[in-house]
Amino acid sequence: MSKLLTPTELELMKLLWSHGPSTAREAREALGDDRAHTTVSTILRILVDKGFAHTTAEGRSHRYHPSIDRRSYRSRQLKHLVGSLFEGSASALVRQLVDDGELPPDELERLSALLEDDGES
Amino acid sequence: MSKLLTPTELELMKLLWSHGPSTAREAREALGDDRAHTTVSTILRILVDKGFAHTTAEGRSHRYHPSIDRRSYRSRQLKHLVGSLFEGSASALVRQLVDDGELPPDELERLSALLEDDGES
DNA sequence: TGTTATCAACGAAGACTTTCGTTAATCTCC
DNA sequence: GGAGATTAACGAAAGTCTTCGTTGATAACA
Repeated sequence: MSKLLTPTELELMKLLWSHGPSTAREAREALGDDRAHTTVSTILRILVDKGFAHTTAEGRSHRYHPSIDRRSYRSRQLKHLVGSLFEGSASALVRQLVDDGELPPDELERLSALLEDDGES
Repeated sequence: MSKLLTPTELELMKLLWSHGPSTAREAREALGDDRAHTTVSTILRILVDKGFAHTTAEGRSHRYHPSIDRRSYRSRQLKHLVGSLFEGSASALVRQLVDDGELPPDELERLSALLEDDGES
């Protein structure tokens, strides 16, 4: 199983995470019919092949369930990014976010509090 | 130009960033000769094609210079990740790093100070 | 001048990604 | 039972990624 999702696979996984377990038809509808039904069906099958999802029988069709939750996948992806682009330093990543102004002031306050709580425990 | 580097392209860009502008031969040597010379040469040319690097004449060969610095690329990649996996919330990303224990205690302290400095400016 | 070494350019091969048409099985409903 | 809809499975096609062999130009040098 490859570690990371391709862009289209991620799109479908996000849908399973937000919509909950879905059939191919439900997934396609949620996506807005911008792709052929078979395309959505194929991507879902690939997700199963790669171990990111599994199916349960749903009458004549399948219902696709995520096999990894959003949080775990975020961890996996973050770990990969920190390792590949930030030389293993998560704090370098955070400093860059701060320097880039990606963390608005009120978020900075909340994070300060969060960090202090963690530090004092 | 595609926005993000593929894994192999990133490997070469990291080399240009850390080693400084290099010829194909220098890059291959720095990589440890684990790839054919033509492979390295091809990837460097692709980096030029995609706008991530440019060349200067160096006698009979080219010297490849990064056209984007590490910091800018980190920003680009971070923005992409926040948008694609964290619903645009950089603070959600940071909270996840904290929860995952990716930020060791002494780093937490330093970040607290950094965040407070920023918040008070 | 001819041989050897170096290097960019080209292109091919194999793997992966994304899309979708076709096929076949199953279900619905008259 | 037969017609039409629904769905999974298969595979093809086009694009991208990664690797490297081959070719041709140029330099070095005896």
